[in-house]
Amino acid sequence: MELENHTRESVAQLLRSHGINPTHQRIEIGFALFENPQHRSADEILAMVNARHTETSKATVYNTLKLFVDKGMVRELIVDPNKVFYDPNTSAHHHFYEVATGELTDIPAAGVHIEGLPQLPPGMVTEGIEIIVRTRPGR
Amino acid sequence: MELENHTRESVAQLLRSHGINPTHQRIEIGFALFENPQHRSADEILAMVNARHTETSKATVYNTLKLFVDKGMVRELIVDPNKVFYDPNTSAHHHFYEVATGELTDIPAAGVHIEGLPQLPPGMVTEGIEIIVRTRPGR
DNA sequence: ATTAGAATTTTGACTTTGTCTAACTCCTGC
DNA sequence: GCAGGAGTTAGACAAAGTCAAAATTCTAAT
Ligand SMILES: [Mn+2]
Ligand SMILES: [Mn+2]
Ligand SMILES: [Zn+2]
Ligand SMILES: [Zn+2]
Repeated sequence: MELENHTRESVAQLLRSHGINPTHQRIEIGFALFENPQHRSADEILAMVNARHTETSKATVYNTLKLFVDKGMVRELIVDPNKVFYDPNTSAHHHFYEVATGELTDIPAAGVHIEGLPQLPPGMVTEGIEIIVRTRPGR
Repeated sequence: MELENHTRESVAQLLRSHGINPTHQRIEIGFALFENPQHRSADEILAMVNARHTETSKATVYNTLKLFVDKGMVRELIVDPNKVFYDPNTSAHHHFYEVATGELTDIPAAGVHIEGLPQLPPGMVTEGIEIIVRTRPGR
């Protein structure tokens, strides 16, 4: 599945293919997201990128994540009241959200069907439909 | 539909029916939510409650909203990266979210069906399923 | 090589939303 | 009236994110 085995060079290609100029910082941030794909907060990314020694500022991480979202390279996930998660998986999918731990798990959209949604208000267009299944440990 | 025409006394009853001791502040906060039911942020509630003259503190508003959520009197809505919305409508329903303006519109759950969701991870139990349809103005 | 201009990054102050604790007030039952 | 508990308050604090101005880096032309 996720055996894309990303390198810094393949991330640079990915950036170019999304019309993003691959700078050093952007490559590191992209690599952090795609190397081992998970749902990550901006803070986590900042920590990953600066793990060995600081080379990227907070502002750049926030700017870059926003850029990635605008260019459709990652998806924003609003599910936790405290922080936004960034999802390197841009294919249509939904999520389990474990409320207690904050853990997110993908639900592939294939096989999931939603029926009976009402018409959009006129002049509006759908930007995305997401299902969030909030779960907690229980009997 | 929403012709419940709430008074402070009916809000007090609602509080009691949820096992909440109806204090002055709680009644005002409840009244702000149910008088003209909308999806409201904590800040909005604080402003509404203190519109005439300040009588309720920020801490009480936050405490009380959390209490209402715990007791199942209102629902928390996490859909905007900046703030939590509180929803006086606790019946099962979903939402349109107009990304540009932040406007939320209810989608009654009756008639909406979701098929093909995978099994929950073992030992987990569903706390809620929500569909969010993000919309924007467009052709 | 030098340099102008554009693109990108950085710093650090700032804002917003929400949390926390200790003090204070209010209420209830005696 | 008074004790104790429930509820509220002020204000300091924290976390996440934003912003503007300065500094750096890159590019492409002289
Ligand atoms: Mn927050
Ligand atoms: Mn925020
Ligand atoms: Zn995902
Ligand atoms: Zn609603």
